[in-house]
Amino acid sequence: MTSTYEQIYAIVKEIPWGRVATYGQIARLAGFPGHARQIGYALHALSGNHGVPWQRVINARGEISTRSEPVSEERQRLLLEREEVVFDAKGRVSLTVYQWNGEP
DNA sequence: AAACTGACTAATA
DNA sequence: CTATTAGCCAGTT
Repeated sequence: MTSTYEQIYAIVKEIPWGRVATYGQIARLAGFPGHARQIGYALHALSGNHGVPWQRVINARGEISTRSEPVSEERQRLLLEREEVVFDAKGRVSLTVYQWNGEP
């Protein structure tokens, strides 16, 4: 597992509290521009591994990506709300405000 | 080995 | 803002 996945996890761990990042952004920071899909794939592989704030990773729309089980979706939203991240009526967050800058 | 699938993005209309 | 199209790669079947 010491390869692309580790890189992705490392970047996700770098996301500060109360911030969110998109798949494409993480892919870029990890050094894989355009491989956004692999990010989601790697996160799905975690499947319950703690230590990686996967909840802070959302799609470019600022929404939570629906996967096979919508139940996890709500858990992610709860975790984000717990970090002072506000969702609008459509269940989307203001990327303009909460998107992580990468590293200022 | 070839084909399918999938937590997606960026560009265009 | 939404809808549509094409592109990307690793893991499964």
